Order: sequence, then structure tokens, then C-alpha cells
Amino acid sequence: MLQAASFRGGDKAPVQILTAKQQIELGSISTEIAFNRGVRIYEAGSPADFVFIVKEGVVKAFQDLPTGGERVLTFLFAGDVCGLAQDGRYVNSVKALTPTICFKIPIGALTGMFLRDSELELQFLIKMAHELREAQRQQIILTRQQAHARVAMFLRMLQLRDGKESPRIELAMSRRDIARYLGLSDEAVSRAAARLNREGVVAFPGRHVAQILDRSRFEQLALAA
Amino acid sequence: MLQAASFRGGDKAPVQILTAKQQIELGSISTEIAFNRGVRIYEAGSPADFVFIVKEGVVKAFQDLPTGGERVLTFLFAGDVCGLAQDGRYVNSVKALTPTICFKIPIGALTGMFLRDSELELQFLIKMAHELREAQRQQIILTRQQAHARVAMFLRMLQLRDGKESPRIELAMSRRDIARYLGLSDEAVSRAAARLNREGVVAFPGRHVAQILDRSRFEQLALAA
DNA sequence: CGCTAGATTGATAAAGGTCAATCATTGTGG
DNA sequence: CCACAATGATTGACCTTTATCAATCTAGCG
Repeated sequence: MLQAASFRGGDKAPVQILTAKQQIELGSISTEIAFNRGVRIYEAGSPADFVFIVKEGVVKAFQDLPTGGERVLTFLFAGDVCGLAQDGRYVNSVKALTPTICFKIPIGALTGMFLRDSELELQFLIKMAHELREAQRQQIILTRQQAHARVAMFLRMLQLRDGKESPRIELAMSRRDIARYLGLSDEAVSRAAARLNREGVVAFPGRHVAQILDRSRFEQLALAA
Repeated sequence: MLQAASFRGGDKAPVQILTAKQQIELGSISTEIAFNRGVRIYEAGSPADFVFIVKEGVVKAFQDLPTGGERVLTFLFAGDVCGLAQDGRYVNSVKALTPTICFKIPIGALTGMFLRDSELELQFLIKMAHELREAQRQQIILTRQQAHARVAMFLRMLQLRDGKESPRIELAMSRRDIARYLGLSDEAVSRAAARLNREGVVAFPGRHVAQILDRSRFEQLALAA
């Protein structure tokens, strides 16, 4: 079933806000596409004919910088929407970090459906507002002075994302992607993780797993700003 | 006439996208309010009953940090919308930096109008998408290593905002607000400005004015990333 | 006209960037 | 199935940059 445009109604678990009818409608104009790990879903600057909704997997939205570097703007998970356009062109590139399945929706069909179903349109508006809040939260993270505090906030964001606050956090993205998301060098992320580990706050049993050891100190780091 | 939800159709001048009819409709459910310099328009955490559209003036949206500091999330100018809510509460505070006039719209009346006028709703959706892009652009600024490059990008943002690329830029906000927007200390902003001045790139004839002297070097600083 | 918040400038120290080397992991081909 | 290559991750040494602390200066504003 189409999980489009689900969003968080607070700091709680994601909320399904589309009616069954709307999901069927959306399903009727969308097609499912699978992407392998590392595949570009679309490229910045190319014609924006489709909106994508992530059904399964994790993807990153990023921009290539003139200097050859790369800035990761956001990570997208199941239920997230991407395909933001400006003047009919995508403004950033999107790449699958894990095997991913997306719903692919022609932008014309979607806006057409908006005209008929104002409620559906409102859900997308709400979804967009949520993404804006996330981007602003990320701005706050980026101004944190200490690298290990940034990493802690990042881990906390991932933890909150799945509602259930399990101490075990899956990291689908590479250290490099984290660094480019947090505005740090690869080395700084490594050192920050090492420090959190050394201080007994977070353990990293594997490169794609984090385990919160000292919840209160972790929260303290992640919340204080 | 109501300038609600105007947005940029590219990197060009703001575009008026509401029809005369929509402007009248919006006007019928909105009231104008004036705020003096320094007045809080609304407070984070308070019930979000109204959406505001800036008609005149400059305001800042910010969050107070647990540490007593303050993070400026964005500056809002004529035509910008604020009043973003989560669970019926404002997520950030908004304060007038100059004498300001806003349209104040009851959120209920606005969503009601959305149901009747899908086109109007789409304009707000587009506006929201634009704000999201701006927030992402800001994320890129915040990851710039050198302080003077951040300041240059900030000035460029202000310059582009009014469409006409005049070398003279009005700075409605204080150095402190700029610092808190750029994630720098007050001193770093001062020094960055001094450096731009010293190197003949930008002059600061007054504390609220910047004058681009060397356009090409300025662009180079502001664009390179 | 002086007062006060904002802005600038200087000295110091902490933090992360950068460069370089090592270690680990994943994926490939023999 | 294993060896090897290539990419990613970590650690160390050094250096640039900015935060911080402190003093001074400036500009609004009563």
C-alpha cells in the first residue's frame, strides 16, 4: 500500500495521513521503480518530470560543489518525498544508498489530482512544511561548535525518525556521507565517533550501527545547543 | 494590494503569482497589523492561530537555545509567509527588525479557502517549496569554512533578493543577528567584514549598508563552495 | 550630553582542517 | 575460495581558523 506523504505529527511516530482512497488514486498514476545501491535517481539540472516517494530504502539528496566536493542536503527514508523543482529542473541530485524502491509520479498528473482533491494537496503542503522544519533543525546542528555534539544530534535525529527510541541505530550511510551532511571532514567524524565511544556514550559495534550506552549523557549532548 | 506568497521564479525578480481575485479573497479574511522595531510578533510554543504575511519591513525568525543563545533561522521580507506550526504551536519566534506591517490571517479561514481555491493552495505549496530551497541554500552557506566567504554569500543572498543587483545593499539586521544567522561569533563577523573591506571587495559606509566594490571577486567568493 | 547596547580590535587557546600513513572492508578476478 | 585491489575508515602530526575573553570604541537614544 502506498505510504505517500506520511509525516510526523509531533516528535512521535510517523502518522499515516492519506485516506485509503487517496492512496489508491495516487497508486493509479504512479509506477514503482527499484534502484540498486549507488544509482542516481535523478540529476540536478535535468528536467523535473516526476516526483518520487520513497517506498523502501534510504537515499541522499545532494549537490555537487564547484570545488569538486559534495554537500549532502538531506537523507530520505520511506514515506519521504523528493523531486523538488525550480523552473522545471531538479535543484539537487538524488542517489540510492541502499537498494531502494520508489513510487514515480508524473508531476502533471499530481498537480492535476491536486485540483480535484484539495485535501490531498493539503497533505503535500503539510509534508513540505515538515521538510522545511527538518531543514531548519539541520541548520541548528550545523552551527554546533563541537563535532561530537553534531554527531550526537545526527544520531538522535535518526533515532527519532523511526519513532521507537531504540538504543540501536542503523546507519545506512557512509561516514563520508555523514561528514558531508554535518559539514565536517571525514576525519572529524571519525574522531567524534571515537570520542563518543571513549567516553562511554555511544558504541559503534559496526560501521553501520550505533548503540546508545549512556542515554542521559547522549540526550544532554544532543539537546543542548 | 495584497502581495501574498509572491515567490521567485528563478534567480530573477520576485514574481506575483496571485490573481487579483485571490488577493481580494485573502484580503477579506486578513487584517493588517503594524509592529514597532524589536517587537515579538509571536512566540515559539504559543498556539498557532494565525499565519502572517509580511507587507512591509524585515523580521527575523529565531529559536532561543537552551544555553541562553539564539539561533536565527531566517530573515523575512515583504511577501514572505510565516507562522509555520507543528501540533498547533509555533515552532519558532518571530521579531520585527524594522517597523513592520503584516497581514494576519486566521489559520482556519486560510485552510477553508484552500478547500475552495485549489489554485491558491498550490501557490502556498510553491511558496513553501521555495522556502525549503532557501533553507537548503543556507545549509550550504553554513558549511563554508571561511568566515568572510560566509559573509559574502550572505550579502549575495540579500542582493539577489531584491532582483535588481545593485552594488548597494541595505542591512536591516544587526551584526549580531548576522552572526547568529551565519553560525559565527559576533567578532568573526566583524573581522570578516573588516577583511572584505581591507581587500577592497566590499565597503561598509555605515553599519547598515554594504557596497560591492569588486564585483568579480565578490561573486567568486560568494559562489565558490 | 552622557549613557548604554552594539561593534570593533587585540591576545590567547581550543578545535577542526589538512596532509600523510595505516588499517579495515568490500568486491573482483584468478 | 582465496588473494588482491580499491575504496572507505581511522589515527597521528601539524597548521589554519575561529571561539573566547577582555578592552576599547562607536552610535543611537533618552
